[in-house]
Amino acid sequence: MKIDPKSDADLSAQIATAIRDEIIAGRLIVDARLPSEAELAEQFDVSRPTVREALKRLAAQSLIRTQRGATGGAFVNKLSFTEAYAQQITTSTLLLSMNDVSFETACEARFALERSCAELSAQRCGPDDLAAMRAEIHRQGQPNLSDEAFCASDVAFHRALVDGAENPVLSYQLAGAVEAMQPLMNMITFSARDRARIVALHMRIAGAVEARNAADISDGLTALEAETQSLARSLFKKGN
Amino acid sequence: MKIDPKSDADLSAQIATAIRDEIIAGRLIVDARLPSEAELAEQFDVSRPTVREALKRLAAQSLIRTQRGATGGAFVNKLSFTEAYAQQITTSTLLLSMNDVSFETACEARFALERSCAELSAQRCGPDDLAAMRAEIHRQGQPNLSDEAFCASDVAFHRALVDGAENPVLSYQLAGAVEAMQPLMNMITFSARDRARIVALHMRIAGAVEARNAADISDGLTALEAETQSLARSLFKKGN
DNA sequence: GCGAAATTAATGTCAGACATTTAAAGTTTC
DNA sequence: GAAACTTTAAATGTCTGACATTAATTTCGC
Repeated sequence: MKIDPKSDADLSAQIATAIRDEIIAGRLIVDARLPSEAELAEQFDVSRPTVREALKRLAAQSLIRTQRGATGGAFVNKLSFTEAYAQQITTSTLLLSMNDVSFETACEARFALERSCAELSAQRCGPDDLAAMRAEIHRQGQPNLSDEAFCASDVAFHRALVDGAENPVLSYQLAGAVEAMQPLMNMITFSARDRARIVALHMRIAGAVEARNAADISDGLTALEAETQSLARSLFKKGN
Repeated sequence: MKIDPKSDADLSAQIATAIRDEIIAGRLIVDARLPSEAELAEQFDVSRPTVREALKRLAAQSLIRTQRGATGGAFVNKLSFTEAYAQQITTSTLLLSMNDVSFETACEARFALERSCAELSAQRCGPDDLAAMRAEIHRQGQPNLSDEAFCASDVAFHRALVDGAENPVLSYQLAGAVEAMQPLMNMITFSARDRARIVALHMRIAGAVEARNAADISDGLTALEAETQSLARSLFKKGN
């Protein structure tokens, strides 16, 4: 594990990259302990603060975790779906907000992606995910539900639909895409009339899942996309 | 911008979170300059090394960039699709390798996701993306192409297909999913016979794009998925 | 007025110290 | 001998202060 003395990048960045490469290449496996900060400092011939900056970079990406105390140190972290998912949401959210992505483009991508679970969810969706969908639909029908709670329930509904595909990789990718849209969706406030139409579409989708009809799930999502887009258009036209 | 004195997390982590929240909330906008390290140290009542660790955490996520010199400092970075995409690939790749995700599961998710661009690519794919697909197909037919180059060309082919949807958000999500699979795909070495079948399917997909036939694109991808899965199965059975 | 040199303000790096945490080894007590 | 307590050691977390390096700005000389 060496760094290039000719590079003019920060030492801490170079060290972080060197360690990251070891992890990606599998030469440092999950739960392996890195040398102590003092040892790393000696190995790379830098000071301890510099090593620490490098380790913090890796910690920010959940590649390592640190533990204090006698048997402590930095350990290669087993990246969980939950952590990866949280990171992806942060990144995607910022990406959308910083690049002036139009609601239309983001919405199109979101539903296109979500439709990709239709086939598998129709085949595999179990009673628990279906029950979760029904529960969220019921919640969405409550008249005194706040806009924030309605949006959160909406996310939970789609999450259950996606999880019905019983493929964790797909869930990870789709849940990230759906949730990254949430801040944009929150800009829309729903009238009672809008909510009723959305809930109706949710019921249609849940019904299609129960009937194990992939095409109907897909069509339901397409209808929901059209509804969302037209809602957004009417709001933006009003100069909101 | 304050931190909770009761929290027992690392100071640098708390500070990083505080600044990240400011960015996400839009109170620190793109290209805004953060206070200098010395000023931040004073504001948060910590030392400069601690502030630096926090800043490195943010830099690791491409949330800030730093510049040396008189007018230097840390600036809120405009997260580009390219950066977000690189990060997503690293995360997804590690996620797959660390969680014993089976080839079957990952492959299923990858193709399910990719099919989500079929409709849009059929509608919008321009001559440049189509030409890119044709060029990769031609390259894949060269008999003296190395396995690595064949895989890279395969990725480029799918990348062009996805870009044909003309939706940057979709490209970002899908390209990440496709490329994260690459290390797993690289475990498979292709015989000449395998290559010929894959190239034939690529031609079929390219033809469907040119004919603007979304269903055919989708079917072509499904056939490619079946081919890939059976190839993987036969390899793993041989005890590889 | 223009070019070169000095200034300055920032990040990058280092050295050494102390604080805190945690597990394990050692010691005492019953 | 076992349980409870104490000590020790090794690690990360944090601080202080210094110096190095970079790059824009200002000043000075001509």
